[in-house]
Amino acid sequence: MSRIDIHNSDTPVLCQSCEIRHKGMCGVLDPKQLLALSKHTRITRHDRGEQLSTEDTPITAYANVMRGVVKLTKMLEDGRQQVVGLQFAPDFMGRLFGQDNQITAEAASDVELCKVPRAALEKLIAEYPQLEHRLMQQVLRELDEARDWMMTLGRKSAAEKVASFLYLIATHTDPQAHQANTKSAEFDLPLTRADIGDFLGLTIETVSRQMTKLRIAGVIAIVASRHITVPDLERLKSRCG
Amino acid sequence: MSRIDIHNSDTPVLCQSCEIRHKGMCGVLDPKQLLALSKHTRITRHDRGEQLSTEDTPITAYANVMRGVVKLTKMLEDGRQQVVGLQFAPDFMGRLFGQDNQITAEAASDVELCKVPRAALEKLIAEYPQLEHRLMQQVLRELDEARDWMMTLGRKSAAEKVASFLYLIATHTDPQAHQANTKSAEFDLPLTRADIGDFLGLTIETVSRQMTKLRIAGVIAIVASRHITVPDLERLKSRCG
DNA sequence: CGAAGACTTGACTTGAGTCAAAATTAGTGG
DNA sequence: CCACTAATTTTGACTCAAGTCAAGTCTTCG
Repeated sequence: MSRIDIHNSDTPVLCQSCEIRHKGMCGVLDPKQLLALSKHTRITRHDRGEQLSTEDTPITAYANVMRGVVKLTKMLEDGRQQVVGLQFAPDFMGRLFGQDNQITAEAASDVELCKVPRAALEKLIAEYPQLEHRLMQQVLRELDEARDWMMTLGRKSAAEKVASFLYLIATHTDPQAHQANTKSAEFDLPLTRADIGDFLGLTIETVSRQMTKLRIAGVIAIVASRHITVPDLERLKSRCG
Repeated sequence: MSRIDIHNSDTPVLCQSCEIRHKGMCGVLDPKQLLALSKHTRITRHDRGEQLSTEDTPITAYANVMRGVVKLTKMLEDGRQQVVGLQFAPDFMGRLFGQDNQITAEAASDVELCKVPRAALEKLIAEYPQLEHRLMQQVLRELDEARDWMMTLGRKSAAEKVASFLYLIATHTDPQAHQANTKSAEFDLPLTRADIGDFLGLTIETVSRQMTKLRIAGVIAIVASRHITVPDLERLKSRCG
């Protein structure tokens, strides 16, 4: 009835075609639990630029990122903006157990989400501690990343910030670049120059100028303004401060 | 035998005198669990400036902050430093489930810790999901705080950064300032100007100048260089950007 | 094809950093 | 308790990295 085999044919139809199932939070669920959860999930598609959740909105659903990149931002009253996180597949989205999230989520590229109503997920978490453990691991990783980024924001020069951003994107979106033995990378930037500026605490103009400098130095090639190649990742890394 | 009454006389002697027991992670433990855990805990005292854990050191113990303030820092190869977090009582310390923490912890004031060996705590977490849930809540709060701070680091002016820092300390260390109806606050800064600079991504000199400006504007009074009073917290808050 | 948005480049300004020195505070031993 | 030293903090003069303002170019897409 509940054999713990994730390749079991009991796997819900909706989940069988899910490419990130084993990597995301669903990886810890057995077919029975997956089935219970999948009764409530719904896959949604969103165009680039679409608002996925807003500050001060009560949280009614969580989601897994299945494809694309989501940017998390905060804003001051006067309009100054800061990107506080990027979520790639198979990241979990949404402030667990929070009243409101104090954060805006927006599709940075075209995005596919697997949405779960808040109550359904929290029920499963309460019943199955392994799931909370899996989510804990992701939250801890996000905290590590946030702290790395605090270092970048507080102490690096504009040149180092831009290099750090490109290195981050290269290692998160070019699947090849993950392997230790890969030297080069090629990728599309999921963010506009304005977003990159908001991520790095810089202006559009400064981001643009620093990208130009990296291009002239041969560290990167700008194939198209959003399409970048990095011939030598180590060389880029050495410019991250 | 195991009545769930935290005022029960079964409470271990070590824990009976612990002021933060109900607020920290131990608040979710019943006397039996508290007893099991307390067999492994040890209270340690540390002077200001003492290194509590180092980058790249394998994590062998976790701890609860019982008194004082701990600062968490990261450093680049060339010595540039960034404070990435402050832990106040009754915060939990240590990167759960991590191999090494990539972070240095240092006593910012004289500090009292309640240390738990890694294995003992992880065993209890595995046996008792409520504990992991309680720790999850803290990690989520730390992530919220880290993201708030990213906004401060990336988008605020030096004046706003210093005001934000003072507001943070006022609301975290002056017990009076927590209540909604309190207007004023008085506190000792747990950090030197150099540490404040490392927290805010500023130099010592800029921190000092901005503090002087706030003093001249009457927003704060500098009783002694480390002892501050804030006559009107709302006025300070309005300068946080 | 034309218009709107995204990106780059240049000239100039400014906020925060750097360097230097003085003033204040904290720590130590006699 | 005081004197002396070391560390921390403040203040000032000057510099420079990044921001601002303004054109101009390149993309995208109806």
